[in-house]
Amino acid sequence: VSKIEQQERVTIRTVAADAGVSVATASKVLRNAYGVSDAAKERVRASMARLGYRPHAAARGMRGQTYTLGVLLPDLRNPFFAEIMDGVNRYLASTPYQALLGLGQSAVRLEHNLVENMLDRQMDGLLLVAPRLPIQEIEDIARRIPTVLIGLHEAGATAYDTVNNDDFESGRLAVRHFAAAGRRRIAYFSLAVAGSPEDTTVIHRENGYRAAMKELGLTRSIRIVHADQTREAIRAAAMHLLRPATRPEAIFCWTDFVAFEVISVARELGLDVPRDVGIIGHDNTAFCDLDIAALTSIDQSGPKLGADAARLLVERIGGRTTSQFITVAPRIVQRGSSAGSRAL
Amino acid sequence: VSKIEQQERVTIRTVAADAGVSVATASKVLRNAYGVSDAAKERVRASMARLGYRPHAAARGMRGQTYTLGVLLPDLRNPFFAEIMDGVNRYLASTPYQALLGLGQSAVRLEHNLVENMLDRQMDGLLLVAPRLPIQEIEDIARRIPTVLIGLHEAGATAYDTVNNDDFESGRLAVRHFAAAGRRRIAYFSLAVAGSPEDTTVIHRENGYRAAMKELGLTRSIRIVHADQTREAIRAAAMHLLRPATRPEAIFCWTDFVAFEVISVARELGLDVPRDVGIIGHDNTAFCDLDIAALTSIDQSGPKLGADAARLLVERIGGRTTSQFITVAPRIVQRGSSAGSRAL
DNA sequence: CTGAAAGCGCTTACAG
DNA sequence: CTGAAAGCGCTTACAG
Repeated sequence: VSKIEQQERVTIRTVAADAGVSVATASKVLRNAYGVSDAAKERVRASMARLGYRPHAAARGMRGQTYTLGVLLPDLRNPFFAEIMDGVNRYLASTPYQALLGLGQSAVRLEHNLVENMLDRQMDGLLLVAPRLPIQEIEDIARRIPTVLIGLHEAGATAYDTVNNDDFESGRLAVRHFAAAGRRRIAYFSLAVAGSPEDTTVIHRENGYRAAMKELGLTRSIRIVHADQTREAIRAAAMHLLRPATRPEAIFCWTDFVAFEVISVARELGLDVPRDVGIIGHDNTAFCDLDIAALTSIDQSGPKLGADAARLLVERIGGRTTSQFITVAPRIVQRGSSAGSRAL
Repeated sequence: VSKIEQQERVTIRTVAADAGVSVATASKVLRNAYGVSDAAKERVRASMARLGYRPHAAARGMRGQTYTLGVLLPDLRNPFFAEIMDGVNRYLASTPYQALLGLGQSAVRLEHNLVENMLDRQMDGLLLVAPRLPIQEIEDIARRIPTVLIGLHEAGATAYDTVNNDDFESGRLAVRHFAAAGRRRIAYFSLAVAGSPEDTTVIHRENGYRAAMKELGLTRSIRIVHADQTREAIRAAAMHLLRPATRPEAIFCWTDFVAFEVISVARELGLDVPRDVGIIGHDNTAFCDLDIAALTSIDQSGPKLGADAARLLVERIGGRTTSQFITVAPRIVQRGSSAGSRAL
């Protein structure tokens, strides 16, 4: 049996032997568990460092934790997710946890499979970002594994935590911003939601929009259009919305990408933005800042959402069982697309 | 010991008992290993389905594979990565493998940690997308685990596979496109690379640019600017590049995001794009298509790159040891930013 | 083709 | 505080 010096793996057994303690003690040091003398602790730590010991995650997963958190993202196309992940990773950097992402490809079936896969891999917790999954399934998941949601407002949830932008407030911010500039016929460009949960961000923004319009006595001017997330659908809806006879003075788009398309269509129709129609987007993604876009947008501080969510998840894994719901205030970032008043 | 019906986990033992075979046989069926009678195979499969058996990934990882592939992405900001992941996930859908992403946050140290974490988690293979890691470290990694690179051209690699857009050709495409329209003073807007590998996509595009300029007798007009990936740096470099006295007739930008900034700066300076200066980007990301951007860009078919890379990785895990290098041809997608000839 | 048994590297009661 | 031993759910030789 020729076995070339195959550089024996350093296991907890190697470490224990090196430090002159039992495997059980070495394990306790590894997990920061109580019941180890300072002297032993120190020797074990020294051995781990000297030997370059790295715990075998699969073995830990057999009995204890994997220190892996699964993050489910519907896709990679929304630049806002990058902001969220910045916050998640920044928070986790000071913990023993590692975030690993799975992509649901925006399909319920794939999201479902992905969650099952993450459960199979004994992840310690799940962070679901804007999940397409029905609320019932999310509750089933949350009963099996610590779960935190971003981008889905709670419906009296008890099994999981949620972290959200105050989307209701986002809707009001947009309306008030336009109204303050003298615009009254303000439309909301929404997403076509087919069988999705009632508590999505899109719906909350719509509710805030409605409420603000009502408060300002503009109930009669409420106008909402829905379009699928495809370019064609968005353009078609924009064309229709911008017809001369019924053209609104301002449009609040539920997300930046839609706003960019609406601006494009408006220009094609020979309209001037913001003079003829003001536009506001949502998420304040990087492109808003480009002069060719100059899109006023509502910022929902993704890094804070991500960091809060990661913190809640770690807390839940640590034993907390009562649900927490965090809401972060949005703020409007004004740029050219909504500048000036209608009365100009 | 009160133990409420805690819904016993279905393990391979449960399955074996249910199917009336040994655990070893059940394991073979699970892995599609040879040496099982059709009858036994069928009974085991039926039991698995009936019991809703899901293999415990951590346990599999102890002895065999985890069927998890680690994908390292520098960040989530580049929309091109979404294209790559589409291809990866589409290919893997018909395999037992699951891709899980880690984000390197564009920092070498974090990328290094991430790779170690993935190794700790017994991933079966690694897909490194545009890694910041020094080539030496990549080779070390590749000796420990099957590895495929996207976005880093091989330097006589033997330990890993690579999949790349033909970036040299991209540079030539851009130059020829402009030259065909009568533009001669064509600049290349590049990325400031500090201590990075020589074989990055950015450099290959530069080499193609140089070669094409030379071929067309435009050696004297070669002009290359470098800027960090920050907005400020890009804008400053663009301002400098577009000064009246030495303004080029056309600019090939190494990536779309840079091109958008350059267009913005050009407009601010009162220049007309494409009349005064033509602009081409790279990656053909979604925003290029918007009328407000209308950016000519070079498409590097991300889904194909991703699918090829996933296939190579699965092959390598399957036992292939010779390296393969795949190059995919780019194509130019013309839009407003480069339309018309200089002579107009 | 089939199965009993060892073992992967940890964690967890449990006894000392 | 410390350690011997069982066991997590698989895979892998090995013998039959």
